[in-house]
Amino acid sequence: MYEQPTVLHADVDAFYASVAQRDAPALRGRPVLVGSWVVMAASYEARAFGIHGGMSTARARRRCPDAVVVDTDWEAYVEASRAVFEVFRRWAPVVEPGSMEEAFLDVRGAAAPGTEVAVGVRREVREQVGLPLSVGVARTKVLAKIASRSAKPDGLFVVPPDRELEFLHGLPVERVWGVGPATARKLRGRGLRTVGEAARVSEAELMAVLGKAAGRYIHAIALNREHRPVRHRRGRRSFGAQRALGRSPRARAELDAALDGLAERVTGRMQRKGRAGRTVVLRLRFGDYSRATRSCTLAHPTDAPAPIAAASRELLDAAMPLVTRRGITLVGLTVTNLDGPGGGEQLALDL
DNA sequence: TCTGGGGTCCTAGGACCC
DNA sequence: TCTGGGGTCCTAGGACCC
Repeated sequence: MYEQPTVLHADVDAFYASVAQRDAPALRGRPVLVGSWVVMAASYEARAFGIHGGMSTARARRRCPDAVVVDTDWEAYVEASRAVFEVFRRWAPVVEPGSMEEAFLDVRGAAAPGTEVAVGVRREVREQVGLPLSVGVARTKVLAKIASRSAKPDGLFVVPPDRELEFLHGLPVERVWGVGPATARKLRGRGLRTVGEAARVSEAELMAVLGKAAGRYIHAIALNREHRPVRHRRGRRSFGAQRALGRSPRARAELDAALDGLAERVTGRMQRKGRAGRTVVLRLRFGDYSRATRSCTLAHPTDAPAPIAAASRELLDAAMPLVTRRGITLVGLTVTNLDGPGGGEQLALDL
């Protein structure tokens, strides 16, 4: 007798693109790209041509001249997300949003076992919201997350408790949630290509290679000891906005105007949520793709645009030598160090 | 047209305090 | 006077995720 899998990771396939196909039947079965300059989402038909998120639409069109490019439709996404989460909450007592289109579900205390909940949630999201949902079912979040990717597109993948190590140890390290290009490179540099290989190395050595937290995390995952619970989401920790400026040179007055606009946008959202913050972070990206951040902390939390804009101008003053030397291509403003609990706020539905 | 627009967490050094 | 340990906050940068 083993413990049943009670953690689900549920993820709408190609969310933006699937919403577009749902709302425009002519797009169904066709390669669809969402985004005007950059591909924000690609339908599975488009992915078959090697198109993926982050690619420029120009390059994507070269790869697939028949692709249909559609604009984003935020109202439709927010509404679809709300409907999907409604289904999740009907089936599972604990739902932890990961983004607009994905969540962990803990089904202990639910009316049905994990696999049955997965089947029911998939069916209802398909029938009631009209979207394809892939679900991974396992005993831990890490395994469920990996499983949902194995389930895609539009599938269900269960990791049986007595097959966990077999499943996990065969995976390349990149498949682990939290292992990106830099960490994978370090692990491979140490001769560790799979999770199974990482499992044979001591925690101390992984910490020496990856740093304290990452080493500990990978070690725990490789030995299948990473069992963090599904929890309701904390309130958000920051509000930010940014603006790409293109490659042409910008006058200081234009940059100031951009900062004013960003400060308005960010504080507007903060005011609607009743949050205030003390730390202002200015983010810059330059023509050579290098980046810099400058930050300062105010004496008191605020949600007013004027002090945020003033602080960001001062930060920009200090960074002007870099701006002049490298050329600025993006400016961003984040307010963090938020006060208040922000309890129950749903980041996933708050874009 | 060589990269969009949000976020989270960790690390490391310095300042400051006890 | 000198040395050490520990905690918190601030700043800057890096990595990763959707």
